[in-house]
Amino acid sequence: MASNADIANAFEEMAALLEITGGSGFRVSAYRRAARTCAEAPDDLCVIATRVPKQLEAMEGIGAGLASRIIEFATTGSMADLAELRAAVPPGLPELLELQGVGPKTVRTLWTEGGIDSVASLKSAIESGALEGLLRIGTPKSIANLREAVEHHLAAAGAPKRFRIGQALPVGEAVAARLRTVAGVGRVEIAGSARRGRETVGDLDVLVGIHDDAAGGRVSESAVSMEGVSKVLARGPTKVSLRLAHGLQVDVRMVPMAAFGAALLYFTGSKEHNVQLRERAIARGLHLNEYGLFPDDGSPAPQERGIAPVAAADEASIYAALGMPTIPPECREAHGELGWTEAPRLVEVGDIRCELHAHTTESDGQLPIVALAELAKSRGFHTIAVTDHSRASAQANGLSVERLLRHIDAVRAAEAAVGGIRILAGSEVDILADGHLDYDDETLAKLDIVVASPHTALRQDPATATERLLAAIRNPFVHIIGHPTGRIILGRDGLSPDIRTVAAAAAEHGVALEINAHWMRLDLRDSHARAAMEAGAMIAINCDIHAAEDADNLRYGVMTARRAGVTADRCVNCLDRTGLDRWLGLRRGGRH
DNA sequence: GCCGTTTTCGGCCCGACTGTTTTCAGTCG
Repeated sequence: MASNADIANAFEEMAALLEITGGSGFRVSAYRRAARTCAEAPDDLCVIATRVPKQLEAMEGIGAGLASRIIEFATTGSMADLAELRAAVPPGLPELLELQGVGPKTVRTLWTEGGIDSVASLKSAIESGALEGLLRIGTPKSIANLREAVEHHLAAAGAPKRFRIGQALPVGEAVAARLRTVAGVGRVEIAGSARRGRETVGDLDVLVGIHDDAAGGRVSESAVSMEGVSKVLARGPTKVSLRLAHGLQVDVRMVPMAAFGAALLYFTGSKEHNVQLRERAIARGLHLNEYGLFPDDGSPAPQERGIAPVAAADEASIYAALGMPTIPPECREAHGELGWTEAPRLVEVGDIRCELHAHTTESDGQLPIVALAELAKSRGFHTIAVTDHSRASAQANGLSVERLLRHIDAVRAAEAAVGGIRILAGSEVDILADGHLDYDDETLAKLDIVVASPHTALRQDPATATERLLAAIRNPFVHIIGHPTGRIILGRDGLSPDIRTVAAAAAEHGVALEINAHWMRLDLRDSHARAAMEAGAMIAINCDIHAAEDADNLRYGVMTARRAGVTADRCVNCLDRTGLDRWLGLRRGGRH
C-alpha cells in the first residue's frame, strides 16, 4: 500500500519532469503544492481514496485531476502520465536539478544542446571541455560554477539535506548574536522555517535591520568572516548566502529598519502564506513586498518611486491593514489561517507549569531524583513527574516491580527533602507490541501518574499499531500516551496509527497525547497534534528529561504545539497544581 | 492543474543576485 510520502514523491517527480520538459509553470506549481499537501496530510490518503474519494478534493490544492491521480496511485500503485514522462526523459536527468544554481532551463539546455543525461555525464563534459561555447552555460565562469556544484553534490551525497530544528536553531542564534554586535544594526531576527518552528529546516534565514547603508557592508563582512563558513554562495549589498562547514546554508538579509516588519513577514514565509497575503493585498488594491504594504500596484515598484507604505515597520500593522489578526509565525502555512477573524491565544513556554515525563539515574537518566526536582523548581514548575522506564526497556535499565516499589518510596522521601515542589511517582511504562502494558494494573494503581509509550515493534502495520495504542488508552490507569509513534526525525518513521481514531479514543477516555519536545522526536508531530486537537483530546508537552539540558527542549515542543493550534486550556502541563491533581484523579475515580 | 466577496475562464507574488548580456534569462527563496 502506498504511503502519503509515496504519493507526495510521485507528485514531486511529476513536477520535476514537467519542468524539464517545458511544461506550464503553473501546472508544475500545482503538482508541488499537491505534493506538500499529501506529505502533511494526517490521514492515510490511500484509505481515503478507496473509501471516501470525494474527500480528496476538499484538500488544499487538490482538484478533480489530482484527486483522480491519487485514486489511480492508490488502486494501481502507479500513475500513467508519470510513467509516460519518465519514458520521455533520461532517468539521470532530474538529479541535475539538485545542483546549486542549476534549474530546469539549464537542465533542458544541457540535455538537448549538450547531450548531458546525468550528473556523471555532466562531470565528464566539464572535464573534456565539451560544454565550451554552449549558450550561456559555456563560458568559463559558468563552467567553473557547474564544476563546483557537481563537486559539492557528489561530496554531499548521503549527507542530510535538511537539519533538525534543534540543531539548526542554535546555529542561527549564534549567527544572530554575532551580527547584533555590528555597529549600525538595529535588530536581528531568525526568520524562515526555523521561526515557524518546523521540525526540520533546509536553510537558515537571518534578517538584519540596519540604520544606514554602511552598516550593511559591515554586516556582510562580519557574516562572511564567521568561523565555520565553507563557501560564500552570494554576496551583494542586501544579501549574503553562506554554506557552513556542516552543510547548513545561511542566508543573511539586510533591510532598513523602517521596513523590518515587511521583511520579517516576507522572510518568515511560508512561501504559500506570502502568496496568499499578496493576493489579498491585490484584491484590496494594495501591493505587498518585502519593503512594505503600498497603496499602489504600479511599475516600477512603489518603494522605488518614494511612495510611502501603508505599513512596513512591524508585522502586526501589515496584517491589520490587510484586515486580519496577526498570524503567529508557526501558523503561517496556508492552512486556512488567511480566513481567521481572530487569532487564538496559543500555548507559550511561559504557560507550562509542570513536567510530566522525566527519567532519573534509576533507569537511563543522568540526574538523581533530588537534582531533577531542583531543575524543575528552577524552571518555576509546581510539579515534576518521575517516570522511569519499565522492565521491558532493559536497554534503558527499566525497573522491575520490586525496584519500582522502592523507587516510589525514594520519590516520596525526595519530595519531603526538597520541599517547594510536588514530585509525582510515576512510570513510563512500555506499551508492548500487543497493546498490553509492561506492569499489571495492581502495580500501576500504586503510581500517581502513568505515561504509556511504545518503544519496540515500531514497524507494525497501521491497523495493528492503532489497536495497540487504543488498548493502552483504554487502560484506566494510563494518563498520557508518550511519543505515540516512536518516530525519530530523519531517522525512522515509527508507527503509523490512524491518528483520528486514536485521538477520538484519547478524548473519550480523558487520556492526553504527548508532544515529546525532544527535537529528535517531536512526536506527536504537528499534523498529528492538529488532528488530536480537532478530536478534542488533551495534549501533553513533555521534555522527556534524561539530562539537565533536555529541559531546554521545551520550546521545540511548544512550537510544534502552536503549529497544531494548541491552546493552554487544552494542555495538561498548563494546569495549576489543583487542576493537575483533579485531572490525574479523574482517571482514578477521584482517588486524589 | 487549481480556483472564485469582480471570475466556471483567465488569471495564477515578487525581488535579489549571478553571469551573461548591451537590456536580460535563469535561479533562488
